[in-house]
Amino acid sequence: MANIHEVAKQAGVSSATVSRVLNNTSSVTEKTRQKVEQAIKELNYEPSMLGRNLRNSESRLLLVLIPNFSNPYYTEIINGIEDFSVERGYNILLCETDSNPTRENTFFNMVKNKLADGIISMDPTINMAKLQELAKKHSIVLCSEYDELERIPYVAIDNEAAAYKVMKHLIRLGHENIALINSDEKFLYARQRRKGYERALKEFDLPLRKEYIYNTNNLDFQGGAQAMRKLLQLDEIPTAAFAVSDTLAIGALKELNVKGMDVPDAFALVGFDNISFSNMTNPTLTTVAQPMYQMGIAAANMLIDQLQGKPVDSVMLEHELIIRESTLN
Amino acid sequence: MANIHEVAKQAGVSSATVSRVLNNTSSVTEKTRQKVEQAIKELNYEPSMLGRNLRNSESRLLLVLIPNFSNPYYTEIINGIEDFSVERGYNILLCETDSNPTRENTFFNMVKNKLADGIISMDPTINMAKLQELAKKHSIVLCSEYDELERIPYVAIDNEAAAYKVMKHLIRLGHENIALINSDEKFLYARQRRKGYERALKEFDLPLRKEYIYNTNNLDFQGGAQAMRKLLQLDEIPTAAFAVSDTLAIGALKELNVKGMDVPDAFALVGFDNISFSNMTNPTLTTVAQPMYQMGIAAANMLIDQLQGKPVDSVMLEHELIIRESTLN
DNA sequence: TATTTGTATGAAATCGTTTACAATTAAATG
DNA sequence: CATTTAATTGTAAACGATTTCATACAAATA
Repeated sequence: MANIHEVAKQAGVSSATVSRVLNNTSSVTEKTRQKVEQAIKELNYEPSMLGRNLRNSESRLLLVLIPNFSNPYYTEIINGIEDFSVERGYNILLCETDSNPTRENTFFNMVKNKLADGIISMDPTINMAKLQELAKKHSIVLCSEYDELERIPYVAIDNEAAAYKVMKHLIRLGHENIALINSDEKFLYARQRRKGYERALKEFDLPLRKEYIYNTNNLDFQGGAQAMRKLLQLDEIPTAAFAVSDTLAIGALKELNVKGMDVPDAFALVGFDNISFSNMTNPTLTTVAQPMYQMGIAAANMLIDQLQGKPVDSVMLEHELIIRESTLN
Repeated sequence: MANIHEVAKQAGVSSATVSRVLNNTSSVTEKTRQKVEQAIKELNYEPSMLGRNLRNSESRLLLVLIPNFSNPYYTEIINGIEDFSVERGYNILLCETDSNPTRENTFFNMVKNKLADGIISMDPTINMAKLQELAKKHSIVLCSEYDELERIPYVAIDNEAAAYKVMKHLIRLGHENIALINSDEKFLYARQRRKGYERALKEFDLPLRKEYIYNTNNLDFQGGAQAMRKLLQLDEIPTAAFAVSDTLAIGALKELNVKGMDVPDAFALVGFDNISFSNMTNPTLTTVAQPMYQMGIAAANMLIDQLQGKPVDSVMLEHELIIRESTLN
């Protein structure tokens, strides 16, 4: 309620001095510092961020764009972003785009409006052209999904290598008919994972069968279940599948359970992301772990560095194949 | 980049007039309006929220407090809050407290600092005393968990009735030895659900057995698995269990699977919350659905009304028992 | 035409900070 | 003691909007 001038009056100093005490930006006598701190306590003063932000023309707010809250894939990344940002005195605003251009525009406007300082986008459906445009004047970092043109710095993993590793694992277990449950290939990661899938087939002299590749635009459980339903209707049913996300894999697993197919004996299954549920299914799910938390840290670090005018470079982090029951023996 | 004065200059009017055009707060000649709009376009002007917020002394930012991002329970509620708030021109800041008092303080300070206008708290571990204190000067709404003293308005469901309904369902299926996997009873909802559990037992003349009540302070899958492990070690193993959250129930289910107990034939299981995963487990999980989205809407509505000086009343919404495979026949 | 009414606009204060610059005081030097 | 130097503090101008109040002008009335 009280403002800086009242505090100054109470302490018998100028508002400039109070400000100096608040930010210890230049030296202040111990005696005056005490007077000021006393006054602050007496008046129960809390500096207004509104005034400060206007003066400094920054909001210390970072936007984190995700397609929707309910996707557990993002949670650990967000934790990383949050921890790092808070550490540096920034807050994050989680923005659900719902892949809706209007929504997206709202968020872009927030940074134009100075309501937010920068953006970390994890939304693969985002309008890259507009984002590039925004990036000319504002700080932006891509996380997980990125732009091949590479004007905007990003943090990601090597999707192709990860997919290749998954396939190699399945092939070594003796599988020759391996399906790919992929998302829409308008997404870069989808194209990259498919590349890894195909490279492995080629290297091990296995045929590439078009009917074993299923692209879904529904990335939730239902999408996975539906994909598996289709695969199980094929003349020659595959003996294994690689789903590009755990949610898809869990949906597929549900369908396999329904159809009475034993996993892993009759059918092996691999997911991607290592969401916490992947260790709770029956059987537990083999999956690829991305260093989520680290990715979050890195993205936040890059964005804040960028805001402070430091040069930043894109980074590629390591992934790990986690073998569980769904691909045992 | 351009500010309101430059626009005014460009249009040959005063900044007051530009502001009037921006907010159409009082009448402006069609001719001047056109001039102004033209200038806005030419200069690519976007009004600064920082200036506006300072002047209006509001941030149009609402804080939503949750214990942690990874709990899927909250997602639908958040969607409701988000949708309603955005509709009314507010943004929401998702705040993960991690049940950490320091974090909590940071968020409280944000509203004292005018960086946020109000709070919707869904964190059962929150410091109620401090929150009450804050509520004297600021707008606050509780969602899902609330305070019996009832100074702060809340939106919730009738937990006791819901628990009672679950128990009645299990008892009708012929179960007599029913365990309760509860969370820590320092939480109001935990006490209320236990009350419902006990009332049902009493009404159906079943004994209340202390060893059938397991309190966990670990609300994730692990907590549920551990609880079930303990229950399966009892001399007289229960034939059914009611877990106060789906995550607990899914952990318990995992443990039952591991031990080779068939669900529902050897053991019936009920959860709470109807998170999306509850329909993907094998078998699918009987659970209690809260009107999550509606709760979010209601909470946001109450908070914004409060901010605008309108009087608000607490509300109690309806729940629903969703019967699935885990309690079939 | 003189007067009243109403509408459209502008000048300037305001919101609460920070900070460049000026001014004061204290300490150090010759 | 006079003078230079350094350390503290104060004054006042930003930051970018909104809004009260006053004023100018047009239209309506007598």
